[in-house]
Amino acid sequence: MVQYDSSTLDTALAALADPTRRGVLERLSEREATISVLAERFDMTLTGMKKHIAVLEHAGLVSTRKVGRVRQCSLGPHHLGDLSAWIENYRAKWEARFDALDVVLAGSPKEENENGQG
Amino acid sequence: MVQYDSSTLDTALAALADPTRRGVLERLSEREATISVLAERFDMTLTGMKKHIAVLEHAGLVSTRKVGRVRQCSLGPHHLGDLSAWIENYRAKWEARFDALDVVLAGSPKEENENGQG
DNA sequence: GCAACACTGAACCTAATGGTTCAGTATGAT
DNA sequence: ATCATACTGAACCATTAGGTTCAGTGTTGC
Repeated sequence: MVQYDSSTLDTALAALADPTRRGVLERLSEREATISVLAERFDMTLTGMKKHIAVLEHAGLVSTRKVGRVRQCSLGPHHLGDLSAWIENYRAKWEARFDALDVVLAGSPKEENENGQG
Repeated sequence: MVQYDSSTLDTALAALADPTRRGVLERLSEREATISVLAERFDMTLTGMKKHIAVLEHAGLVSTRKVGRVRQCSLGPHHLGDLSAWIENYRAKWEARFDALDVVLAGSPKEENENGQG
């Protein structure tokens, strides 16, 4: 049984939920870049971009290293494996659920109630 | 070339970034439930849970129907296919990137600069 | 009809996000 | 040494997110 770390998923998904950050990842998948380059590319201040990079780095999606006065950013150690596995797991359940609709529509709808209130 | 709708990814990822909402999906993957049941399960008010459901529904991850005075919630029409595809695409790039490290470390590091700022 | 139930909506609160500016600090080039 | 570059950090700001309470609205059951 696969164990998904909730906080890892949290940080990864939250990091990916922002289009700018997805753009940065896309950009970095081509080649590494400095904060300045990314900031200019996405039309924001260095400080703003640095925050995005911090989020991505915290999520393990980007790794950085200081080279002289620039900071080189590249894709990080997180291979998205956990996330991918989690999503796939859900996809399977989803499809099973929808397949089950046929059965339900054909047979007896098994009503269940677990609500013990009132 | 696959085209990913940015706003669709935004809403899906943002919806999934919250642990409570992932919990709700997990719960719904077993069987459908009302707002009350989910609210009690996740220890929050009806109103609070309804907001989460609204987010999930907006993202297409949950669908609901009013039955008498209760609202039944179940897994929605969104099969996570787009998201899954997007993640997988990245995973591939990630791994290619890391494989490429071997080449880079063995050969000539191709330095590129696209920053035109002066 | 009337009470209890399940949800809904508006208003509000707090904390986090995404962005800024401004003032450093460290590095590279002259 | 000095100046420009590239980043860093603190402080600030507006918006959104996650949650609440409170006051309805529509259903169910007696």
